[in-house]
Amino acid sequence: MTDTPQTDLDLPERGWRGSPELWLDAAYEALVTGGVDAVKIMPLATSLKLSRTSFYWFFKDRRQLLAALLNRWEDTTTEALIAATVAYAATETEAMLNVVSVFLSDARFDTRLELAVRSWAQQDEEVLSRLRQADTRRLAALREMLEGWGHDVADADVRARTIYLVQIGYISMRVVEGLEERLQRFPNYVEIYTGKRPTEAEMARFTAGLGLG
Amino acid sequence: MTDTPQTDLDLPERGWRGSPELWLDAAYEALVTGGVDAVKIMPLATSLKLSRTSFYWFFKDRRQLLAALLNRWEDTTTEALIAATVAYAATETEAMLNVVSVFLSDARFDTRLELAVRSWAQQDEEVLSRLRQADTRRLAALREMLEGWGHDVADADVRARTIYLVQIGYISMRVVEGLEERLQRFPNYVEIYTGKRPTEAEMARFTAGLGLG
DNA sequence: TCCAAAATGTACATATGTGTCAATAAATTT
DNA sequence: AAATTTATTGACACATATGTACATTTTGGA
Repeated sequence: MTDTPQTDLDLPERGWRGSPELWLDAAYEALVTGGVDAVKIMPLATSLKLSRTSFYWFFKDRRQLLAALLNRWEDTTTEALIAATVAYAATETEAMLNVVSVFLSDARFDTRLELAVRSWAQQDEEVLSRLRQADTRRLAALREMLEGWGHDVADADVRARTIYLVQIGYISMRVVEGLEERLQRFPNYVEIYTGKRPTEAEMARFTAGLGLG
Repeated sequence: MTDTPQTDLDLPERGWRGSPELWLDAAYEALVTGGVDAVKIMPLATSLKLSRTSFYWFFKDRRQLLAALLNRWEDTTTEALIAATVAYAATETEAMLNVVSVFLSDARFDTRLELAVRSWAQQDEEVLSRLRQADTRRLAALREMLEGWGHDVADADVRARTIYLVQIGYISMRVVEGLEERLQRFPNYVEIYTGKRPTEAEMARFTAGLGLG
């Protein structure tokens, strides 16, 4: 552990250097920082210090690489959100805090990837189609949660949309504010979302449980 | 008016065919449908049935074309929104309807361009910087409007964000629902935004005035 | 009707991207 | 240590993009 020289990416000097994961990780980084059109074999090869053509040993072509990226996206966004909507909560406000905390946790909801995929959908019908499916599933999960807490259908629908759209808006805006600043606004948001202000005890419990990711 | 044959774009067969506006319009179309990376001289020339190099008579280079697109964006989004926040309104709910109607009007707020520019910002620092300025100005205008209607600073801030973020979310989701469907949810939204439900008279006045654009 | 400007086109130089193939090298099995 | 699988590479063929230089055409006005 001590004699490993620190390199940019952990590139072994001997043995097999490439792997599907390595290319996929590099592609992920390119996607979230530069958009789909930045996911190009040549630049990836350069950054990995591998021959460009070596890529084709692991992937059939560029399309296949992009498909793998899209799969990673589904795993790291929609599933986590839906899980949160059915997690245990003693009160409605607590349930809401459960949901909102997902968006706060990069480990559970990869906002950079979400943003990149939304941009991507602008130029790819297939991606757009899968994005719409995800939106539908996410909205339905939120609506069902709210109905479970007694909101009638129309009200639950609009509130679900408000919650979801605000989060998508946040992501789309790449808001840079720190966690503290954001937490300060939480009670107001929860009140707008549910019609009920969270108690200090609920907020305390919430902020305490945030580190877990 | 009757003898003009319908062509894709209005391409005169005689006289000067090119012009800065023609290239800019084509670039706009490419941007909103395929993202910045689709704004390329070669494809534009093909679609315009003009020689590729003819472009360089009107623009210095591709950069200059992109700069022109960004200016068009500022004109067709931020200005219109800010105007709506200071427009006359007898009640707070009416003021809110004024604002929301801007987002409904493609003529006043070009949502496709907004979306394309937000994607673009992902790969261009300069664009990101101007986008942040726009977000700040827009949010401030909304907050000031709400303060004018008696909300205290913290409340006005969160409500302004909710309104704005929901709209950005809407745009980002490319919601396809029709105007009617969207209008049905309006009273609920306005109630969430302002804490007050619009009266039927206000809604009627609002829907009646929508056609104007 | 001829001229200068405005606009267009051809040819060139250069860069960057994808994907195939056959030769080679490194690790793993037998 | 030979055979085999797994990975890497350079050479090739091809496509698409930007931008410059210079020749040519088109047009509106003197």
